[in-house]
Amino acid sequence: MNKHYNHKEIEATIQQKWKSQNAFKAHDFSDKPKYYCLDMFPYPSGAGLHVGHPEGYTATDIISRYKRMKGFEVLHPMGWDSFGLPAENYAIKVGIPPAVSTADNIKNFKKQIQSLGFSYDWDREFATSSPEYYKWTQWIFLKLYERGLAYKKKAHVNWCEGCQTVLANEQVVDGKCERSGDEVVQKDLEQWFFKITEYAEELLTGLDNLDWPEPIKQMQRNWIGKSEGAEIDFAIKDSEEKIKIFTTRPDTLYGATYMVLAPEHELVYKLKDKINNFAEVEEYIKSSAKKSDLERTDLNKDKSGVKLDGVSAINPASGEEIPVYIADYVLATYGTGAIMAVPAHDERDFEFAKKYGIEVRQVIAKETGEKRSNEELRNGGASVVFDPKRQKYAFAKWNDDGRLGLFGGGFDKDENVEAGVLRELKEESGFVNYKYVEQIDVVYTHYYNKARKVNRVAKAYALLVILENDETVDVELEEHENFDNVWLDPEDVLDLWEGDSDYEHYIQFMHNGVARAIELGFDITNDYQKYKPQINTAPGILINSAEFNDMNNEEAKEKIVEKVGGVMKTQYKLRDWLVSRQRYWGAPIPIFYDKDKKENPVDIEHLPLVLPEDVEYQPKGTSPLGSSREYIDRAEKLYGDGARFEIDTMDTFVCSSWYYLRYCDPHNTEEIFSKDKVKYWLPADLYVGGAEHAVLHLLYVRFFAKAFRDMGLLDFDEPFLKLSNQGMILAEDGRKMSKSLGNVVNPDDVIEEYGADTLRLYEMFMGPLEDAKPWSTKNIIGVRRFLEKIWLVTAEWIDNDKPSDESEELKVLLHKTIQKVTNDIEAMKFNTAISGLMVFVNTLAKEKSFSQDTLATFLKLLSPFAPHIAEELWQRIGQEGLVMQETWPEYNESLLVESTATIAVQVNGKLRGQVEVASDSSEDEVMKLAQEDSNVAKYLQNVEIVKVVYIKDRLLNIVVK
RNA sequence: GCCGCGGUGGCGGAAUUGGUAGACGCGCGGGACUCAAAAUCCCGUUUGCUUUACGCAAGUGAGAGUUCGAUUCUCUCCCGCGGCACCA
Repeated sequence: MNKHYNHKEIEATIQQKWKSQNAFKAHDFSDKPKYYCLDMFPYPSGAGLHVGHPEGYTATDIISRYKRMKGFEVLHPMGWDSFGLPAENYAIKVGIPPAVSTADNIKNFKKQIQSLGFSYDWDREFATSSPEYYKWTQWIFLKLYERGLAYKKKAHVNWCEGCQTVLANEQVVDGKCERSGDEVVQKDLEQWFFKITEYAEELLTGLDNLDWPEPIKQMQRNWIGKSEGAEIDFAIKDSEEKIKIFTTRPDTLYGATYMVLAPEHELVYKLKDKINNFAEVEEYIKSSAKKSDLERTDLNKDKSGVKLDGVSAINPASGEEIPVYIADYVLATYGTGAIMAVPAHDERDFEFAKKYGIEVRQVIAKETGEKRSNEELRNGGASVVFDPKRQKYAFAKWNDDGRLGLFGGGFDKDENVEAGVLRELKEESGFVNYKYVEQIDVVYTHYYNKARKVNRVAKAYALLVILENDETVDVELEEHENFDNVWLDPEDVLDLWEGDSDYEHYIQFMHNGVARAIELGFDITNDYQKYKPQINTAPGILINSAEFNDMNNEEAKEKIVEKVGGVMKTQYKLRDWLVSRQRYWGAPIPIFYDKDKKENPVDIEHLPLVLPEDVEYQPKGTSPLGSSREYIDRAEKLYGDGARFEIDTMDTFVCSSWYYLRYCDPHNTEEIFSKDKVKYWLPADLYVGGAEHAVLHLLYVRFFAKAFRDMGLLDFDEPFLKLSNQGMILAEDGRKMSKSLGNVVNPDDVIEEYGADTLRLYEMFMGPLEDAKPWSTKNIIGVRRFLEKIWLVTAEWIDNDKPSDESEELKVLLHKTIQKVTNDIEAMKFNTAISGLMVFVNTLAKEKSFSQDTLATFLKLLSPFAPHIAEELWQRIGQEGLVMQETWPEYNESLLVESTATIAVQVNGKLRGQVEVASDSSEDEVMKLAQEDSNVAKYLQNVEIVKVVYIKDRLLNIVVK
């Protein structure tokens, strides 16, 4: 046999052989268990295949071939996501119609994909841009329309100037168009939407049971963005109108000191007559409308807003009047487009309130320590005392142990906060001349009082006090003797307190006290930037909240909502899917407008509503379909004079949201698919593709499945049980491969030089499927050598008249290899499976003599990875039929049981020697042998053995002293 | 800022119910074959130390902790990547 491995010849003949035997056909309703193994179908671009494509395709091909050999009926299809902008842009540039260039591209893609020897059932191939397919995409649109899940509305939408079309929220990345990178601006347009929000909850909960990568599930959860809260109405003073707000923190209602409407909020115009500064307000609305989403959501920018002069709202809990603002930090599209602002407990509101001088009122007190049983409540407080002369703060220093504290203590009965704190300050410090400024904080602390042996909860108030001079009087309390007054910079003290839970609330008091003192202009010399007022967004206990005081905030939520007549409500960030596109190369929306401009569904018998061809491709802000005379004539012919078809087309993601179903029944002209066939094949067992579709395709496709289920088309609602993401293949320089960087590797070149089997093997050997990995042309040689070695070993074996003597070790290794390759394929750890195959071949090459059976078994294991060479050698060694149709080998458990074990011997956890023993040896036997080992013995001299740890057949650790 | 993933030789990467770190491959060094080269084969290849051993020490981003024993578990921190980003 020729010792030269000629991949070109082999791969061509083997591919021909598979084709002539129709070896990859998937049989509907087979008796075998089914396995549906799906790739994300590609957009057939003019650039052709990229080395990233075959990575996922090879993975699914390995699984498909493996599952066939395991006795499954495998559906492994491929098709084309062929609507889309590049073909249209190409038409604009060179005038070739998208239908023509797309057909060429598909031809090229198919040839490239086929050259890799993937086991697709090509009889099921289709393209989404063919009328036979998009007929059913249009049919789905009509079904959704029937159920109210497709609707048209005027909305504030994303508009890409470069693409001259609207975009879905999912297609806007960092305020830019996901495709072209152009800035996305907001426009008010009438557009078609799919009501994905109807399924928000199901889309969220359905994730829990899916075997999908956790990051993808997390991204979908975030995108859906569920939050639970309440809707509450605020009356407007001297008006019939109300402001409805959504909040997740109804417990902070008593702290709402102003309200904000989104600039787009309809109430602004309704209240026009009451607003004294309407001109200013209107200008603000206009300026924020001009901003892109990117500008509006830039977190670094200052918050801005305008007060609606003359309008005030009534806080429904306290009854007090509060001002109303418009500000673009409130989004029109979330919740009700209006909020109650609670600056004390919300960072954004706080920032805004500071800028516009609005009251910050604390209503939640932080809670420290764990709540205990039978607590007695103690009211007390402490003072943050600033001495402007010294530019320092006053602290109490204990004489006995030098510890520092704030002046303060418990209040006497019937004493109010101010009186209590100031009395304590006076008693402890002796200061007589000071000025109380304001209350800065309240904290609840749970603790055990050792002296009295009771559980207590202390409600501690912090007061900011300014020292006028440091004159003191002697106070007769014995406590006084224990203190000195000291003046320090706060950081000296805070460092001491840091991490000590007893001082946690003092730290907070100091922060807030210092920050407030700076605000009031007392500090001038020191840089106290780090003393940011601490906005408490954490749970806690209500204060300043009338009858709800001292209540836990969670408990207070519902009670306060009830008191003010609000309703508990769940909100989602997810918004309806905007599907209109003002472009040509997509499925036409099957709607027409009659002469009165009333919308009507196109009758199903007129589907497919095919794309007109007499169009001007150049986009002018409206769909190119509008330029077709033929399209108008067609509408009038069907629906009378003045009738016009909708001229927008559908987002291509609509087409890809159901394609996986069509593979079950791709040529059906009567129905979208046969329910029985879908029932046989679905849900898909494995879906492989890139992670970039996490919140686009992978969310839409789940939505469609749920809607289809409700239409009675499906009896499941999660289309893909298991999802795997292939990682990106980077260029050799570690950057993304891109045409502009000139670092793109063309798979055709690799196949030409090394062969399809080498490319497949290399892409799988690079590393874990999910990881991003840099391409290395150098490393390809490794897997190529592996294939050459297989070829050579087989050739020599044949030329030596097939010597069949075989060592016991080789037999054992074969079965270990079967086990490893089987487990690794199941776990999709292809890189280590291949390394297992390499180890085996290295041994074969050394042994030179082995049975035909062993070699045949090895070729079976190899065949999913490198199917061409495996098939070729299968014939050459004289086996019947196709190796891909063989049964997957089983390993013999009894051969895997080792008769001896190598035990690592450690002394104090450090490896000192190894001993060979029979498997299952007892600790005593191993210990005896270990002590005989000279190196181990060295470490056992003059020491006492305190402990021995023995792990059977693995390790012995002798612990000595 | 928040969420998620990751950090192991010169390089890609192995190793998890905690048990001999560096499988497999690339590269590199040495040798064989050859007139020579390529290809191939053999030996070696974490670092350092001692003068070469069945040796010692250090070592999986940094630091601490739990343990007889930590790449694996816990905490703190640093770095990289991906996603989200005023969602009330």
